[in-house]
Amino acid sequence: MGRPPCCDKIGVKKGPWTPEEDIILVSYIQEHGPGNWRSVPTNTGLLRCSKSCRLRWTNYLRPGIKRGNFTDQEEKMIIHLQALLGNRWAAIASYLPQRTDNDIKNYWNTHLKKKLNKMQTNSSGQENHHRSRGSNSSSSSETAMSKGKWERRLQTDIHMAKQALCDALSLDNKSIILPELSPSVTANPNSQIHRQTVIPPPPGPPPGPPQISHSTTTYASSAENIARLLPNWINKPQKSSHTSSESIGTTQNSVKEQFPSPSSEGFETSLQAGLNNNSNYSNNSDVSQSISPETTSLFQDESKPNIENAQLPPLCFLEKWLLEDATAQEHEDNLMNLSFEETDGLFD
DNA sequence: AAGGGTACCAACCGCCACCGC
DNA sequence: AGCGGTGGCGGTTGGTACCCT
Repeated sequence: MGRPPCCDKIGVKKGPWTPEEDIILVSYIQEHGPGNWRSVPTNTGLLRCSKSCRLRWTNYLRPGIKRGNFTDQEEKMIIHLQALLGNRWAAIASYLPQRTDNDIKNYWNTHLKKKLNKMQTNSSGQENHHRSRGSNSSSSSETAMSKGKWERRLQTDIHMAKQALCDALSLDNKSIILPELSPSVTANPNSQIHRQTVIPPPPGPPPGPPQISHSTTTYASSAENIARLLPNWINKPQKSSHTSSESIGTTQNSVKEQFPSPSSEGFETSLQAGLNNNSNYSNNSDVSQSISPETTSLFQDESKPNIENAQLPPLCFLEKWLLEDATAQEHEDNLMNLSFEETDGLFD
């Protein structure tokens, strides 16, 4: 018999978080910083398990989370990265600094998977149209054909990405941590490979201010709500050196000042900044300068990429490729044509 | 206006890797 | 080296909002 789940304990509350609970959690993290989740319920009196606290923080309360309204660029990036990495949402999320793995996973499951299926179906329908004349070939075989076609494209994408990675790595293979792109992964993106693989994050600006764009729920839990509920969350005056309790507020302030762009532009800005910084990740010092050192130290064990600690990640080439991919409409890049030539309706 | 169906997303669950003892 | 604790991850579920008839 294994260890019982922590949430099975009697008296552990489940379900949606209340504003009060959020405030308690945020206050505690402001004071102690994230981490040591085991002690959070004990020290805060929250009737939540440590996992729930961690999840709540990393997915919703953590500063710099952008929510809702995935841009086309983000969509494409997710699609490519999913093809490349499989359902490794945390790894994918590391390339979308403002998004959580949960958010990306949800978006994939609710939007992108359907889009791709639809596209696949359409493609299949077209092939049916072409093939069905004078032919009674089974639909399954036709589906298989279109699927094969799609998979070939996918494989082409993956192959090109791998090639790009190889090129990049051959150019600079020192101090590089290879993302796992083993044949087994590329052959079967959904195959389980060992967790917690270090996928270095791309360059880019720090997480921007929380973007609330679609809150339809009664309590759209977010940092913004916390900001309303907890004045110190945002409005703490910036101090040069103090306890971590100010860090969250200063982070938000400084980030807001640094990146005041609206949410719709946030990602493009981030991407562009990332691209501009491609040649030298240390350029992120510009970004990190906007974040007080105590802030970065406070959040250094965040699940999201630590900008300050980002040592020239090896995937800048990949990211550049993805970015080029995003601008392929202008340049009529062959890669995009390969990947999306029949997906015009996909990103409408 | 009401009821049913669907879409979306926050949260939970179980597994697994890492780390300290 | 082995073991247990902890945190991270991906899959799944349950609840709510929205849409359609």
